[in-house]
Amino acid sequence: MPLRQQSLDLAILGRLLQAPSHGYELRQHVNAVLGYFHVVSFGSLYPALKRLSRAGLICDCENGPPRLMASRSRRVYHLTPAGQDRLANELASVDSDAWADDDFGVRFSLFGLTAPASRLDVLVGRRAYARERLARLDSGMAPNADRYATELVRFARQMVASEIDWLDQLIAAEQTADGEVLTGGNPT
Amino acid sequence: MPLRQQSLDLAILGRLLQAPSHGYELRQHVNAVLGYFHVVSFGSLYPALKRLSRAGLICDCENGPPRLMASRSRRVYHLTPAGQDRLANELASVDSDAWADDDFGVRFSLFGLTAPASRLDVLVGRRAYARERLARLDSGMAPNADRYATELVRFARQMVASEIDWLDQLIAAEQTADGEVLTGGNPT
DNA sequence: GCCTACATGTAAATAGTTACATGATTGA
DNA sequence: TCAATCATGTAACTATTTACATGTAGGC
Repeated sequence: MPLRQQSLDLAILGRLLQAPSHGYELRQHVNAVLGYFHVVSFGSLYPALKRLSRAGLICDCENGPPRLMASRSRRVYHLTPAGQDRLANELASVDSDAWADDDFGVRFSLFGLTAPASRLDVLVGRRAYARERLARLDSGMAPNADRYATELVRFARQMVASEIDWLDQLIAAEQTADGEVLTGGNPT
Repeated sequence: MPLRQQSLDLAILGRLLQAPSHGYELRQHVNAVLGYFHVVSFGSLYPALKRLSRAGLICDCENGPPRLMASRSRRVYHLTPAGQDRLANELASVDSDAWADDDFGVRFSLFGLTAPASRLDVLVGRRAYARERLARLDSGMAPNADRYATELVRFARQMVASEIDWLDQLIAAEQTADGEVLTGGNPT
């Protein structure tokens, strides 16, 4: 389960706003936070950094002009003003992509930079999406399926149901105390 | 999260042994059983059927020789003897791919066609894999991560832990009553 | 006879991994 | 100075999506 370009861009921009960083470290951070959902390889990360750099959204021009390609020492990127604008726009525009599997994890990890109303939109959208998946799991199963296929669907159903529970709690928390989140109690 | 070629092939062969079928139906079945893990599109499925057909593993020659490409009516495939051999070999050869995310769902859905010892290998391998993920989630987190990033990792941790519990039960069931599986009680 | 759902197929465009090559830094 | 790890980068390979084109069967 790779992380598609657009989502990777968002993750990079978001992280760089929190802290200027270089590719290697960026990858460690993204894989630590999103590793359950996606894995980012260098083969996608470095080209992405170049692309964003050429687009003027990020820059490694801490001291003087951007270095030429030759050097292989650390290249610390930070957001340009254009990059900050882009990030703000992306985070504010919540459409159905925002709760799809590719984007949701990235979006959620950047909730700290996201307006409360947008956070709620993403969570509610994600919950509706998860409920659809649940309905599909309940209805799509052939009645003559074998034991193991049935068990697999049951497990999937349980996973999706758990996520819905989690989203319920998050939504409730967002709605009551603006910005407060789960207490972190162990749900086992 | 697509389903990579090799795994798709396995899913197709396995399903065709259970019941001869045509592409459209095959896709419905695979998406019903594995839909939580992967989605199969026509753009991958039909080329895969052609490939397997050319390789002599499946055939739509119910009556007479294989139809020419022109017709767009149902094309019911079944396994050839070579396809049955291939499937049996695949299911018997359990390596680390068998419990990776791409393969595990497919493998599990075909446990009905798999030898008990191989089933156990897959489940135990998967559990070890899940435990590694859990360890990575526990250790990889930067201490200064923000609230939402932390919450996301906590959720991921919980999901992986749930899967480990599930695998524990399945492994216990496989070990005691050879071939018996979960009672299906509702774990909510 | 027409509409809808069923059913098959292809091609262009793109994305992403893998494997490799290379350089920098640090500590023993 | 050597090894290990940190760090960046590229290119070939291959898969996969998307959008399209088309045909078929059944109900009304």
